Amino acid sequence: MSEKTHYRTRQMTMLLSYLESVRGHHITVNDVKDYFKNQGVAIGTATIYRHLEKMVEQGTVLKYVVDNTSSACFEYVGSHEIADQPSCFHCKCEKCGRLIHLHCTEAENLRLHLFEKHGFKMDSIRTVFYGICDECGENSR
Amino acid sequence: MSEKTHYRTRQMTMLLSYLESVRGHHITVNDVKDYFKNQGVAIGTATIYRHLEKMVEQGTVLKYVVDNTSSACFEYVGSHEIADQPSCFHCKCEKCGRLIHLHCTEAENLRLHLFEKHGFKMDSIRTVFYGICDECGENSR
DNA sequence: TTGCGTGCAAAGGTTTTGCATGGCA
DNA sequence: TGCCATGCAAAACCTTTGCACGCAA
Repeated sequence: MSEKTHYRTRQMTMLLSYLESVRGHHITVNDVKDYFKNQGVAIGTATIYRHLEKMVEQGTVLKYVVDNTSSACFEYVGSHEIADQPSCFHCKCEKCGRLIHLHCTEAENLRLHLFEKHGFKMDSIRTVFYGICDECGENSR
Repeated sequence: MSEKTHYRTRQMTMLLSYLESVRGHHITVNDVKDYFKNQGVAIGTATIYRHLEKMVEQGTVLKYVVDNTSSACFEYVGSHEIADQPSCFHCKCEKCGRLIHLHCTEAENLRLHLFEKHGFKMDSIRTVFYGICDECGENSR
């Protein structure tokens, strides 16, 4: 609750700067390392994990784990509240892995329904609709 | 497509029997090992992974990966087709972890909308709505 | 007899942990 | 100066792979 970052270190500053620049996109720990390498600054793997994990707890970063052998994906979204979030939803194609952002009233209706009838507060930022996208569906016919 | 299981081995028979008995529930590779141990039969980890992975490809088993350090969850659902599946959806509480099954027309509407307007075939069996459930929402007030 | 299924062990990869050092306030 | 942040290396963990042996057909 009253957790606070104590020191504004160079690593943390750069990490935040990088995250801002890729807001809404999916990145891995290696992407962060590459960014630091390109900037000519060293950073330890553990440091990245420690920061990202803390931000995941705070809700400013989302974590997607697709499978246990490849690296997890992180997405910087900034601060958000479940009760007051934009009606933005994600569809993920199970074939090509494409992540589609969309705003649609049907999804928003579902969210309202779940809350009013089932008392369930759907977190639209963390919810992903899985399926087969347009292109992959076409190709398999 | 024309894949077929060649030998009906003791391990495969027992695995299928176990999966039937826990249909709709989430299990890990360790749960399978424990089952075999209790039955007094040895089974290698690799064998379990190999079978489950094959079933995931065939669509009779679903795989949920929550995080990279803990074991993946599997769920036996039997055969299913994306194009022709029951309108059953899952809500998962991010606090207590409870998984809620539900049939609702709003979700079904969303699925139809995604297909008609976006060409996206939503796989309702693999899609999970994340959020905060009734009870956990009450308690936090 | 044939060849797939199995089990063991090792490898491969990601993430976490421990500890000494460095740097911010 | 005090104490948190960092980085390195090792540990921990899950999952996959290679290979020889066993077993179903």
